Amino acid sequence: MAIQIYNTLTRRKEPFETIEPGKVRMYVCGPTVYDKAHIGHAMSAIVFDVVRRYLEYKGYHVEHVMNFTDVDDKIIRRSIESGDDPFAIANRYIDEFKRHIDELGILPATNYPQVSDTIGEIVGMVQTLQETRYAYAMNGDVYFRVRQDEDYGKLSRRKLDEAMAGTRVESDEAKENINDFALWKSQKPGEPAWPSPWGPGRPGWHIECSAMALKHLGEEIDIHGGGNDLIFPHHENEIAQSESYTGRSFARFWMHNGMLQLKGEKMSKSLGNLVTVDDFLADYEASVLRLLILSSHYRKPLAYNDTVVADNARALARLRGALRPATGTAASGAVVDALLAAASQARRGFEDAMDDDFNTAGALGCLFELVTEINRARDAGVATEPLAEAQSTLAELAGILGLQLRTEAAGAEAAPFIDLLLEMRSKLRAAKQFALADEIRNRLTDLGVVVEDTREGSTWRIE
RNA sequence: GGCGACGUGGCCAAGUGGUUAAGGCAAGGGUCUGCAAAACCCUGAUCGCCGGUUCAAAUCCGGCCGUCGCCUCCA
Repeated sequence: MAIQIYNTLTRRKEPFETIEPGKVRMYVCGPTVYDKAHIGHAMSAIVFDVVRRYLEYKGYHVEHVMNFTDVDDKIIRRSIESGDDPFAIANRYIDEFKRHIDELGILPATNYPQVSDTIGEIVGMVQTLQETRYAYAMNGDVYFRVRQDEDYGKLSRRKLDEAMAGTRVESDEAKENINDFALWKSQKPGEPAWPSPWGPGRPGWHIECSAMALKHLGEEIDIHGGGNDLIFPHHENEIAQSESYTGRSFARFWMHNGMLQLKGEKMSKSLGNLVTVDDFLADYEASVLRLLILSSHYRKPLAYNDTVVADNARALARLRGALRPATGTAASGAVVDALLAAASQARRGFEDAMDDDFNTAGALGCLFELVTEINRARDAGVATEPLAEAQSTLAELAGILGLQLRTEAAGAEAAPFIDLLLEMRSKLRAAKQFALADEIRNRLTDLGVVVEDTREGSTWRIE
């Protein structure tokens, strides 16, 4: 079955076809870098990381661009408050975000453009839009003329003049129409600015993404993604600018992830109810967040709380537990056949789910079913070879979701000492000195070393 | 007020017309174990409410209730 993707533009699932066979051009809106990133930002990045990984698994070459908005009102405000250079602030958070991308196991994008590196292209676009009457200048500002764009509103399904009365704050400006939005803003005292035909100024909010997508991916792209809070006005305006500029359709598929919610509200900087990526990673590893995010559909809002996090941490442990080595010797027979059948069935189910608009929750269900089969086979005495085959299917499929199941043996330096302790402990157990043996196990547990006794001896791992 | 999404067992969450409604977490019972842990087996939902369409609906339509998002910066 071909991949089906839900397209916000049509509000339907559509078969995924690329403009150029085998190649996907994907643009995802990145953060405005004026503060620490929270796990909502991580959610968006992880969702599109999985989209990319799955498309690559299916054989596509993916060109993935994620921008950093480093010229913006909030950064300027921060700069004025703190006295720091606005670019220093932006660069600090860009570096931090890139560190998070690495920590969260997100594949690096092909490109991370910044607004400040795209000024020339932006000015050129605005000029052309002005020449073609899609934009007009006014006192050093340039606005997009919404009335000129016949299908304006097609993404958000919003009709002009329908905005709630009184919502608009800025009524001061001399815009032709209340819906017109700034492409270029004239410099105000203390603000960074670049020279332009309209005088010194800086880009408006939406034009950067149009310019960066155009510059790095071309006039028409396959997938444009972001959080669903960007549908209006940001993405709507991107479409207006880009399509008015090129005369072509901008993006084929618009994908939007749902919001991460904390205490029933969207997690956002302005609401102040946020958990930063650093906060999260201080307590849990990245795969827990990824599992949590992928356990529900990307378009739905996701409730975040301590219980859900703890549940997913345990679920991750179960996934990993399936990779424990075989203890038996059966290399063939009904159990082996059933195991291998389960592995290929898991792959089929996984692909069917993922083909259907990246149904990661359904795909995970298939993975857990395989976990059960693997554990059952191990208990039934299946030998290393067939077990390992099913295990590598599991690890491979989990890897498409970006889940790292094979962890690097933590605590390698301590290993000889732990082994020594466990060796002594097994002597104590053999001598039925259980009180002492249990004390060793408990003390190790307190230190984060989980000890498990099996028929073949004791194993340990760091938690 | 406009646009949109969602409401499935204790919690999280797939499934969107037709076999016994996936899966995870938690809980209870059992197997294994010196004990524990892990693992395995067993146990639970008729799908917000009301009405309609249909031979057949969690799944389509209408109404109601509830929650959330966007309409202002936002992943």
